[in-house]
Amino acid sequence: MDSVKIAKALSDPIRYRIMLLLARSEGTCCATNKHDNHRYGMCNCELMTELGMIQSRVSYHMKELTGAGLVTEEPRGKWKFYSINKKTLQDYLDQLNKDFTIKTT
Amino acid sequence: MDSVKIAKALSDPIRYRIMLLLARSEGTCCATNKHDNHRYGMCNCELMTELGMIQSRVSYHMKELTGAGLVTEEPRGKWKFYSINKKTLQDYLDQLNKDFTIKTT
DNA sequence: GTCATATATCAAATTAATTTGATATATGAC
DNA sequence: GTCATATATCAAATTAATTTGATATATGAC
Repeated sequence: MDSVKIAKALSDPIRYRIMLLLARSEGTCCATNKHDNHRYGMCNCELMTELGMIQSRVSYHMKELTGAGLVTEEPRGKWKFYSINKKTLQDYLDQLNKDFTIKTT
Repeated sequence: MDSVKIAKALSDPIRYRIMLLLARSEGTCCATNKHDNHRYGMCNCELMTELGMIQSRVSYHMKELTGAGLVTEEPRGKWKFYSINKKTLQDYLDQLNKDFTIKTT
């Protein structure tokens, strides 16, 4: 877990918005199995529509997010299903707390 | 408080290091008053020495950090005394918690 | 006032990040 | 196998961030 890398991933407004979309949406787009519908997440195609961006641009930003460990990707047939990795976010917050002793002001 | 702006401020390794230095160091460099010595913080000059960077480079990064509200600056005679603004950091963590409901995984 | 010192700001150069469009790869339907 | 579709990757163009060196501004010592 690299705090600087995570901060960089979160430092782009588009990527922050993608994180919000992932956090809020349910996996109804590319869910191939009915029993997976309750999982949170989205696929690339849905993000394209939602954000009004071309495919390669979405791919680029998703690579930044997955590279930082903020997002987990899972292949589902033709699709990549993305979901937030809360563990990494939690680790990031813990690290900030540790580095800057925020709680013990 | 703009989460993206704060993430951007923290996304540079130099600035993250400056934040660590500010968090850990006591204000012994440019403290003009004895009774201020117990405060945490540093001045530009001390950061230059510590980081081995030229003055304008330090100024640039400090402007990024103060602009994001992560660092508070206080003029002390010829010097600027910088200290961490833990309020902003706390707000940032709270926002991330809120946006991504990290605690309630 | 002059002088030395600390910081801010600017323009130019450099480097890094982002975007686009084209193409490659992979998968499922048939 | 072919075809359509979804995503990844690449090079080129563009944009943004960073660095440098020069200069401006401000302060305290005198």
